[in-house]
Amino acid sequence: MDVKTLCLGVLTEGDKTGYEIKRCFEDAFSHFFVAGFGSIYPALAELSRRGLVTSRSVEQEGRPDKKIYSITPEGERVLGDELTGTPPRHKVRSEFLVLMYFAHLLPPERVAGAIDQMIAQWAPLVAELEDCLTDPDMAPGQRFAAGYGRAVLGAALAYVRAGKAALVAELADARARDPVAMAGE
Amino acid sequence: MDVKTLCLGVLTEGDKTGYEIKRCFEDAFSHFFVAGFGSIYPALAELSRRGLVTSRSVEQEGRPDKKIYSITPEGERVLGDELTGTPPRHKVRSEFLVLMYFAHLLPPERVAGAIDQMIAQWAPLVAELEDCLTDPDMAPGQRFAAGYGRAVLGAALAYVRAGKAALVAELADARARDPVAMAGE
DNA sequence: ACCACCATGTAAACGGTTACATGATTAC
DNA sequence: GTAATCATGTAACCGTTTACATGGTGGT
Repeated sequence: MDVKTLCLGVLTEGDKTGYEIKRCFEDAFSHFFVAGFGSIYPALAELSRRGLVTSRSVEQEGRPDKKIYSITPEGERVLGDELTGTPPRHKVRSEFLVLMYFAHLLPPERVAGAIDQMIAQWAPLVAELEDCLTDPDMAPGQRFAAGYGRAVLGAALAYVRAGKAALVAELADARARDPVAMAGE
Repeated sequence: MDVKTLCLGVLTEGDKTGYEIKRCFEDAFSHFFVAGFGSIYPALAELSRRGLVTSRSVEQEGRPDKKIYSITPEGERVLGDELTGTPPRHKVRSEFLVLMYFAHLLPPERVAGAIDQMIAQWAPLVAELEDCLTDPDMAPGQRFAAGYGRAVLGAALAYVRAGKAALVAELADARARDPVAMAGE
């Protein structure tokens, strides 16, 4: 399962341009799937080549022509197969947690700063998900995915907020007791 | 930050072979960083080429020679720079949540099955993290990272366990009311 | 019998990120 | 003036995954 599958997926909700698909990704999937233009446009071109989507161009002034994509019946079939056949993976790749794991090798301010950055990133996301869960027109699965984000990011946020002070204090303490071990940073 | 950085990181805790490094990754990072032999061995070779680690070979019977790697002072410096200079990213890529998002396009049993698979994957991980948090010899940052895993995976587990039945019921209900819209799956 | 563990590596394929190229409009 | 929004695309680069290759030991 890759960006192509996601593109087919959002096109089941209606025709869209590549640009709109990206906004769609940002609105709905940002907490579990990220894709930039550099992967969306080539994905759409490939889907088109395979006959899983069609596109019609709309002329515009002062901009490149808009290309509105639609999913084909064959595309719907392939999407169904992909969704049914792919094992449900769930991967986290966190350089933030790597940083935390090796916190004893870093200046405590750096550790505190990294935590603050994560809080700044997660807090608005949780708020947005909370907001979007008030919408009554969501499909059950969409609500489930958004609810997951709220629950899990909420827990992450609460955990780092609660643990930050103690961690930074412990690190500073360890430094004060054994400053030689940190030489050369 | 990539597998090379992580290798340097675990080598600060003592000399290790590539094989041991992988076990180390599995024990300590499995909930936020995954790496296979296919990325660890080339990473070690590259670090060696750059003089950030050294290795000595130990002959063995019936197996390839063991290569024990040690981090060099230069390697420690580069590790520090990398850790200090990298922005703390945190990425989730969840095909499981994609599946949930498009649940209405799938047979409800498939959705239930996917949830069960995630529970089967997360439950032992949470137990393991819980267990490892009882170890008093962990560095504060390591405890923080493990605690994060327990809190967040625990929340994920609780969320999917609590929401599974309702989601599956809603999906089955929607199918019963409008079976035509799901034709062709 | 078969699988897991130990132990190292290579090579191709795959997919995603980043940077580049273009450019008008609108809001702060 | 500066940045964001709309709108598409290419190409080089990077890193990971997967499959292959080899093979003895110990447990169920």
